[in-house]
Amino acid sequence: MKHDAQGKDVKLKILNAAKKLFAKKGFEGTTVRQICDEAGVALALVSYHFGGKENVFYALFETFAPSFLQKEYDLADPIDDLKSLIREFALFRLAEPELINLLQQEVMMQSPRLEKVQNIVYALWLQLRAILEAGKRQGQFDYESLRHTVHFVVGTLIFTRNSPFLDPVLQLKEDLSVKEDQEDVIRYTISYILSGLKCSAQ
Amino acid sequence: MKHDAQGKDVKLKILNAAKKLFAKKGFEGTTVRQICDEAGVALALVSYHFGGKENVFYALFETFAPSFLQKEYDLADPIDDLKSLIREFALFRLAEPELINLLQQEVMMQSPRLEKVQNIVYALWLQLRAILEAGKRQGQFDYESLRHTVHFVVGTLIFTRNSPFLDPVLQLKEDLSVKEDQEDVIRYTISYILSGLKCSAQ
DNA sequence: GTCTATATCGGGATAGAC
DNA sequence: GTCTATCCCGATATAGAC
Repeated sequence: MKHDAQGKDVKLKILNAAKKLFAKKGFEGTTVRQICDEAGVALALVSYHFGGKENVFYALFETFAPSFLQKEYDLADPIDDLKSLIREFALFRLAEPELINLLQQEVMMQSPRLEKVQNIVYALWLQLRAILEAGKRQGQFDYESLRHTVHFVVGTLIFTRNSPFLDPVLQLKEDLSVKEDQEDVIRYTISYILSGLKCSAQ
Repeated sequence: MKHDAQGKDVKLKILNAAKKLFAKKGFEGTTVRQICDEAGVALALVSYHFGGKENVFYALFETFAPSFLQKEYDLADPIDDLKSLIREFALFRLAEPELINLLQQEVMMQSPRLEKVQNIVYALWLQLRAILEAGKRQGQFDYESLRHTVHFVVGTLIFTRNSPFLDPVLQLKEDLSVKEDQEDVIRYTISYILSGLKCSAQ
């Protein structure tokens, strides 16, 4: 029975290797050979199990972001809705930073692959839009342009702090091995965004 | 003399084509053939004039972002400094959205090319960090974590609104051909960020 | 300086042994 | 199901004519 389960194991090893490499070097910048080396399996297995590099990409999201963003917001309390949305996104980002990174890359270059995947996150952003509109209508948020405000909030949320590219700027003296408290990150994010929306009642 | 100047013309045509395509499809996702087709010149001219695709990338930044971010901030008035910095970045982003888009892609995937180019924008972010620290010291900004705050502000700034990827979310009814007033965009951005920093005296 | 034709390399996918 | 060896295509870069 160890033999029977081996297929699943290999598929997962490939997915994890691909997740890591795609996030780091991009979809096009990653070769199937690199993926298989990283996973410690033979070159042919990507085609055998997934039917090509492209399908590994899709499988990544199906596997690691299956139940992402089911939540519905009734807009009765936009402030609370927004807090929930920020939390939901932040938790996913903390859990799957590579996936967010990859998604962000694809979004920036409007890749053809995005189409089959964008609904994962578009649903969330539609909710964000609705929350912002409701909050303004009810006088809890204050902003001039819906369009720019959506961009600001999405920018704040999506710009993953896990990317080390700002490290040279920040010259972190803190010990990074100490895992940061998720709740702190969420609290900072909520505070920045709600203040940015001139929301007094936080 | 038309002949003598033609070299410059071709180089510029290649650079503009590359800027457009790199921003849209990424460095690796763009082929030299596509660049030359878009520019309307022969395939060989990229190698002839630039010595390869990679050097076209570097020439892009040398050509279109030469005097970016010369400004020095003395930190005497952090609020004013931050406003200036936001304006400076926003103007560049409005002038060269493709370049920001490309830079953002490279940053996300930590491309090896980034090294020769990152100083262009790292200088700005170091200034941002200094301004944020000074502003907190002087009691004008209020935040808990410098690290996250830098990320928030950079995220807000860099997430270019020119990328059409949020259009389906925003279902823009506004006529996009009407050029938006730069000053409005800058004003919105300053307002969001300064509020996010709990800066009362805007 | 610019073009066409081609050499060379590398990547994805597959054939076939085990 | 997994491996090695190979095919085939497409991409960069170059050679050489004009």
